[in-house]
Amino acid sequence: MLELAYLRADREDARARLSKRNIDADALLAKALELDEHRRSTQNALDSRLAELNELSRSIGELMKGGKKDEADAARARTTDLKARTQELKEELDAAEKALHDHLCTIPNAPHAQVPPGRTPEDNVTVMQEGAIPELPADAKPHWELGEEYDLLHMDLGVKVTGAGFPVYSGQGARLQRALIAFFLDQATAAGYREIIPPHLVNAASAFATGQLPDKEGQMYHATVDDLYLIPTAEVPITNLYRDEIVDRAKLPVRLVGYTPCFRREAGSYGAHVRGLNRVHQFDKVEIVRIEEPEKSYAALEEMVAHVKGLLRALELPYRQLLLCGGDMGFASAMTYDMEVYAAAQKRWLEVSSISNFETFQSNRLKLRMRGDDKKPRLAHTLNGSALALARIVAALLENNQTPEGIRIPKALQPYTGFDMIRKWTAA
RNA sequence: GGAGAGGUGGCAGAGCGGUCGAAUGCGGCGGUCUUGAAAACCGCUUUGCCCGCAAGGGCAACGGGGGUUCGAAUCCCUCCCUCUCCGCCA
Repeated sequence: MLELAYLRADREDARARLSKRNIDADALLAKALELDEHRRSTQNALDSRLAELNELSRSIGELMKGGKKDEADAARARTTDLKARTQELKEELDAAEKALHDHLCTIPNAPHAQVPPGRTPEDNVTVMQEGAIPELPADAKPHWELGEEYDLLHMDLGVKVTGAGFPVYSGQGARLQRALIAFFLDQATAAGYREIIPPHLVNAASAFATGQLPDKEGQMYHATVDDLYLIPTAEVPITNLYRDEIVDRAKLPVRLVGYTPCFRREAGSYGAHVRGLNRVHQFDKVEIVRIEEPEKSYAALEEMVAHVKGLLRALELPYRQLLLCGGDMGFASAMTYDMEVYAAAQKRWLEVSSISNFETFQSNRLKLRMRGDDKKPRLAHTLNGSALALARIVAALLENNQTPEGIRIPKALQPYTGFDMIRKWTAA
């Protein structure tokens, strides 16, 4: 949620930035300011009535104490109309605040000045690309075939146990999964991130604060009996650790990392391009989260990108960095880089990380503030990024590293897997 | 799941119908003193919104919501949460 103070103080800047999302920024802003105007005038009226009422009550108290019962009764009689009026105004204010809040919830974050214009993924800017694209023989197999062949991955078993899009990993496939998680966590920890194991279900307040509600309601699994949501990313519980907090500036930046499974309904996504691990309902991800001073958040964003690049390099995967255009960015983000790896058998790029600066969009909902020298609390900036999302990394690793002898494991991962090659499994 | 107790400021902990945004202690910040530090002493120390250039002023908040009352942290209802005991259990 954008800050009202910002919209009021710098409407032109807000309009210019929001326009990159190809929305009618003018209309949205005009309505917001109009609703705000109404809210303020209502509150002014209410506050004056309440002040009168408070004054009357005080005087009644004194009159009672002084034994002047008649005068007290007279004053008491005068409160009746005032009370009725405050009641009306109170209801009006509640309605005005709700209308304003609801409207603000429909406005996406304002893209940063550097975000390129555009409507579709075609308009994203490739910032850089690195790593050789493997030349595979014509009979190279996509990861879902390799998964079955080497007994690593079974989509059909997931269907039996749960439903489509719930992968089952087995043998060296399961071990590879665990190795990647441990590797990513160790790398992040070495880079100064503090490890967190958060809950995998969150309440509605948490889902709202990071922007999943109400914007992406249908994306989350909802456990209705307890009104809890399965997390679509560790970002939700980890960022919410700091909800309603005022962090001392000396404690910034906050750097956190957490591994969790992620659950996404991905309703309506079917077809050949989502086969295998390309898009699933449950996947593992290591997420990094940062809380920063506003002045430092974009430097932090670049640091996070550099960290992720280091991981991809260590995994010897060809990758590219995309700066998302205004039309392709997430609702809550002010600037997003996507990292994609090349899956050589499918001959396509797969998104394995999305690294975003939310500026104050989340912290405004979170009420996550920092206290600087001026001792007046101000909203902090929040950022997060995948480092990394496993399912697609596994897909690329399997495809790119297939050889006639087996599937090669990158050197950096070998201490974690305990093997350097995935081979056909046979019962001993 | 059953029974009981309780939710107040950064923490501990008073208040139980009127000037209480809230005693007191601890912590924190500033100052006096000191060569320096400690101790002692003095002062300050929640947040949001509104009006105002500012100085300053107003409103709201004592787990959430609702009610009684001229007036509620204090009384009533309801929901949530925490703790203790019992049950169940990885």
